[in-house]
Amino acid sequence: MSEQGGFTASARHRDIPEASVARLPVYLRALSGLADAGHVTVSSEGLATAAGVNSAKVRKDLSHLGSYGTRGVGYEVDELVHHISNALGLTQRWSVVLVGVGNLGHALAGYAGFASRGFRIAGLVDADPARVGERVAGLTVRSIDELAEVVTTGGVSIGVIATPAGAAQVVCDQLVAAGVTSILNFAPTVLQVPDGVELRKVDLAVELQILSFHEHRKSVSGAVGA
Amino acid sequence: MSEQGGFTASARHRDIPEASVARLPVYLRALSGLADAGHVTVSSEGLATAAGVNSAKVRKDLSHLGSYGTRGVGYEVDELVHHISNALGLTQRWSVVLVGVGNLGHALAGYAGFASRGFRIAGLVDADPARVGERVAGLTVRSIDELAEVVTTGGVSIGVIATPAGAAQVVCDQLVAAGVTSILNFAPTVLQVPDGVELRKVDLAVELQILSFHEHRKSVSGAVGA
DNA sequence: CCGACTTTGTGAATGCGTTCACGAACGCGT
DNA sequence: ACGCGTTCGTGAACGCATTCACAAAGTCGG
Ligand SMILES: NC(=O)c1ccc[n+]([C@@H]2O[C@H](COP(=O)([O-])OP(=O)(O)OC[C@H]3O[C@@H](n4cnc5c(N)ncnc54)[C@H](O)[C@@H]3O)[C@@H](O)[C@H]2O)c1
Ligand SMILES: NC(=O)c1ccc[n+]([C@@H]2O[C@H](COP(=O)([O-])OP(=O)(O)OC[C@H]3O[C@@H](n4cnc5c(N)ncnc54)[C@H](O)[C@@H]3O)[C@@H](O)[C@H]2O)c1
Repeated sequence: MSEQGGFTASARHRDIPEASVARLPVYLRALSGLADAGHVTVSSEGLATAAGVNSAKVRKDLSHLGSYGTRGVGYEVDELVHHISNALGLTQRWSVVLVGVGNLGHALAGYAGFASRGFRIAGLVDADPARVGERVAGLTVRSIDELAEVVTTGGVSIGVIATPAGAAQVVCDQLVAAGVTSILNFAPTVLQVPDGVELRKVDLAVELQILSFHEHRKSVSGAVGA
Repeated sequence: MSEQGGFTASARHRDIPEASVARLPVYLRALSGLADAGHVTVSSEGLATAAGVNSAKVRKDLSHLGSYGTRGVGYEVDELVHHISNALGLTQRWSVVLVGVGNLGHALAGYAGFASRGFRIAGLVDADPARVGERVAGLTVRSIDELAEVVTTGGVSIGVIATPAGAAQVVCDQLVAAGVTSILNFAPTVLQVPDGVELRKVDLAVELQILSFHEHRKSVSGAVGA
């Protein structure tokens, strides 16, 4: 009860529905485009079009951050960028360690989107002795044995796994042990993490198979004549 | 009415909830692992553990494909693989065209997971004259001008976009015009597609920003002491 | 052949997310 | 100053997905 007074400003962060959180980055991108195009304000309808959703969703999502719109006008673009960035924690720079500097790892290491979104690659790590020491995207590949050190000294809180599936759980455990509390997994395997560690995954094979399902469905129902 | 009799076998395909479809590939992967480990049958509980979900979800999902389990025993692994593959349309080989053979495109082109899951890369396409003609992963990079031909002669129904965001909508339109009906987009931008074209996206920046949100949330609530 | 045990398949309950719909609030033109 | 048109913010309705919980259906040892 007594602590409620001190919470109100930041308490909003805590109960933003996951589905809304996932759309905030998309709004942010859309807003950048609108700002570049010279828009000072934008209506929920305008932002909705730019973000590929409907306007009710935009308003509901933004309402979780606070009341920053002006009725009859819309939202001020700059202000909204600021509030969304705040909610997503993008006002600080997060450090990332990338484990597995193979085929995909090279592409990720060289990806400009990391830096431009405020994420710093604090280290590249691989288990292959032949890869350790190689310079990739301005960084030297370190040994997996040095993972804990890279995490600690680099202030790393996010780990990206781009190793083969067979190594992913081991790497995941090592990341968690080193103190990483958020993990993005590109390996096609289900990972176990303890409570308190956030896990997200990107799985190309799954995406393709979902597309396959829809192609198949179209061809089956289409063949009948409807 | 007369055609209903002919429908019953395949009609199941049509009303599988999207959320279930998205899990079927994960079950498939889990079942491969179980088969390799020598399991002949598996219970919903066992499959649930392997797939990282709960058993009720597994049973509900599988029930959409038909009644292939045996009460008191579980599901026969091989049979289940067969039925899921059928439902996902993986009994046929789908051809894919990859547009944008840059940093990420190279990694995707060389990705073994394409072929091993039954997807054939029918062509690599790029707009940069310097890239056209280059050999990547056993294929020669073709010009974007030849896209329609690659799609038609290759029997391509799935397109993968790995170009910069600015070119993605144009490429998307070209793919659709060429006859592609499913698209997987890696560029960080919202794409418009006509009805009947399936669109999915993979967005690294969005994933990282979602993780950022959770890191931020942890650090804010953690600082208070609870 | 039977009874105890296991596990499926599925209605019912619950929860979450989306969409609708409208009152309240604001800017602007007159 | 005031009314008009626009747009936000949000309760309520709706729909989809998840989870619960259990009867039905099978196995298997004796
Ligand atoms: N290449 C793609 O386009 C692509 C697409 C989607 C998913 N993936 C997945 O991403 C992962 C990496 O793919 P890739 O094509 O880069 O494979 P890769 O074999 O080229 O690279 C894997 C790298 O991980 C390293 N590694 C292996 N075990 C390790 C360990 N225990 N600790 C640290 N590093 C270790 C290897 O030395 C290698 O450098 C795979 O799981 C793959 O399925 C790849
Ligand atoms: N590299 C990564 O790890 C990574 C990760 C996530 C997302 N992405 C996204 O994937 C896309 C590609 O990234 P990248 O790092 O490979 O960039 P890149 O610049 O290395 O490659 C882009 C390629 O697309 C080609 N291209 C440009 N316009 C084209 C057109 N109209 N038609 C055909 N080809 C065209 C270019 O010639 C180039 O070869 C970007 O949108 C990027 O944001 C990349």
